[in-house]
Amino acid sequence: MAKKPKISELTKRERQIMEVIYEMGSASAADVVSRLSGSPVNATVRTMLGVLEEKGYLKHETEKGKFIYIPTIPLKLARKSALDNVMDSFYKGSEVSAVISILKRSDAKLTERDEQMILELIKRTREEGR
Amino acid sequence: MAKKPKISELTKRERQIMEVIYEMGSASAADVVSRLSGSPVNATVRTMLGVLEEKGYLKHETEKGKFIYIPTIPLKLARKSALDNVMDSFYKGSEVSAVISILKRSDAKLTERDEQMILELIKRTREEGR
DNA sequence: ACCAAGATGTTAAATTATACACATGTTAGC
DNA sequence: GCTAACATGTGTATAATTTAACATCTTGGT
Repeated sequence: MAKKPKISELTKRERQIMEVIYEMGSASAADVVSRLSGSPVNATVRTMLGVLEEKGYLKHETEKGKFIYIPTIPLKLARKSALDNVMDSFYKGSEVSAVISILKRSDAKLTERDEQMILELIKRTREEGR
Repeated sequence: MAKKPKISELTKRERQIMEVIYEMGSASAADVVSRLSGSPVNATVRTMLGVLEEKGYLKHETEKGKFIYIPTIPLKLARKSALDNVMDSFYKGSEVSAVISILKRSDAKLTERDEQMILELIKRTREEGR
């Protein structure tokens, strides 16, 4: 196997950059600069994009002379990695607390379908634990 | 107000150390060393404990000449801070995905009471969103 | 009161991350 | 084909993080 997607092992800036690219799907150096706080200079961002590529988190395609960076790790896995990390570190054995905390977030909007899925999952989880 | 508990602003090692202390509740330098991967030397850990104390994340009590470090930020807030960070970075607008991902974790064991709480919360969330 | 074992505080050094300048390369319009 | 505008690659400076050495202090047993 190659290397594990361990978002938590990135540095602050590197993580910030990855977040931007995940949010946009793919991005050029200029895109990243424009969306990054602390307005780092273009060359700086490019340096880190290069590093991230070396580390295996990004790949790039050339499009009209521009580099378009794309995550090598699908959003789904990156999410899981980030979430797992927090769960293991701070919510070990307290999954419920985490779920509750998330549901309490003001921006958590559930559709009826979401509700169904969660209920279904809870049911299954409880059955297994029997 | 003092400073916000921003776990995400800590460096890797600092975060690691905080995690250990949260897990143990409180810890001496030696405790931290023994639980830390990469086996850093005792003096190193103490330096960082000092830094963390300066930054306001830890306080210490002296017990028989030993320093016992205790988090200044209650676990509850630290959790929220860590979780919020991941949610904002990777699950913006996808709270449901996060909840589902957590419930799918093999170690998520729900009691009947947990289930009730979650159901109640879902109900309330949906009513507000109406 | 003294000493060995173990803990701390301080300071300096190595390592790593971040930032940028400058030379070079590419695109699109003329 | 030439050029202005914009991208990249590379090398180097600066700042932050991490490590460790060394002197000093505390505890507990004698």
